[in-house]
Amino acid sequence: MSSSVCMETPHAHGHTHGHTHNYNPTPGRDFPLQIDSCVNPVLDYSAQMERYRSFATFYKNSTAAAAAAAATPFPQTAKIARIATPLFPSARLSAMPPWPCDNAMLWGRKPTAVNVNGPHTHRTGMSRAEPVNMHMSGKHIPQDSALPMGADNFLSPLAAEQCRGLPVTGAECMNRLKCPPSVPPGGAGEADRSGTFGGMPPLGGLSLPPGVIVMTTLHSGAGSSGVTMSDSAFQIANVAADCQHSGSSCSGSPAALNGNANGSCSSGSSNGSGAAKRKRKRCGVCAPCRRRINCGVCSSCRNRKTGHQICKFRKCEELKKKPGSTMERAPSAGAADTFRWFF
DNA sequence: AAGAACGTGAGA
DNA sequence: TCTCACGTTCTT
Ligand SMILES: [Zn+2]
Ligand SMILES: [Zn+2]
Repeated sequence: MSSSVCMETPHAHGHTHGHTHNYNPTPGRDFPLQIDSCVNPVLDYSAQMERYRSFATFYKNSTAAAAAAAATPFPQTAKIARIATPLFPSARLSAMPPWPCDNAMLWGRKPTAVNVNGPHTHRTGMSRAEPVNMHMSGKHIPQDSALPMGADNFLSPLAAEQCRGLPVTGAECMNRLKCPPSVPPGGAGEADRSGTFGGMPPLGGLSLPPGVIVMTTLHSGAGSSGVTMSDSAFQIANVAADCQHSGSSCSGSPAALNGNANGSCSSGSSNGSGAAKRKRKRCGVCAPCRRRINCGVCSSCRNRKTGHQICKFRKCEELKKKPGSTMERAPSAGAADTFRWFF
């Protein structure tokens, strides 16, 4: 069965080693589909779906945002390919990930603060996020888990995504082992399927249960924020409203939290007013924010120790903008694109 | 201008 | 106290 599926999960190897996952699902977690994913392969499959969807979303966004600017819709595609190519072969063989990035920490841990719209709602839903790879927690990486982490958690989604839609020749594709032979490497048209799982692999003969998609989408909510669909909608609405009356690029940041009508995000780098320049927070709804997986190869991931920066593929679109740039908010594709997943 | 390094706020 | 990551400064 699994031979026809172009995805191998860490759980597909038969648990003979009997290592217990460090991830113990909290009873209160709002992730019914993700609970005990190692027992039910279908649930694990939905987790994979979620990851693929994340990549697809990001890819789609990048295409819309940077189609004109970059030769490749993936801003770092060329770089990643260049960086990763010599690394991936060893990644499949060695017991340790080829990059020095602390992926156990990055993947197994809850994402940090996100702009839950309310000033008083402080990331209550955060603990629901990261349903995938939760067994990789802390810094105690079991040796047997390092390989799945490197080869599956990152390679698999990246492979499926990069092997299509990207101008990578068959010879250059470092993940062709994971590419279904039936899919031509240059099927770039898939990126245009808005609202569908454009980056999804055919999964062999395994058709996609619509219910799984819907539930996964609904419960994935605003990505790491773990909010439900309605929460996302509210947040998006709030963002728009906030943007209207404040005219700032706070993206729903807790302006009121500071009692600062200007939203404190106008402080830029040289707003000499001495106002409390609060850190902005990720919006939680844009495509990068919705990503859960650190690429592990970008400069931020590789340079995490000194860089102190989030993965470039996860950097919030709003935070990338200068605090003053407000006009780009409406078409900023983050919220809009998020909505497209629901319709 | 872009990237790297660093300081430090924020949350767990 | 520790980790994450935003904002600033420095470097290339
Ligand atoms: Zn990265
Ligand atoms: Zn965002």
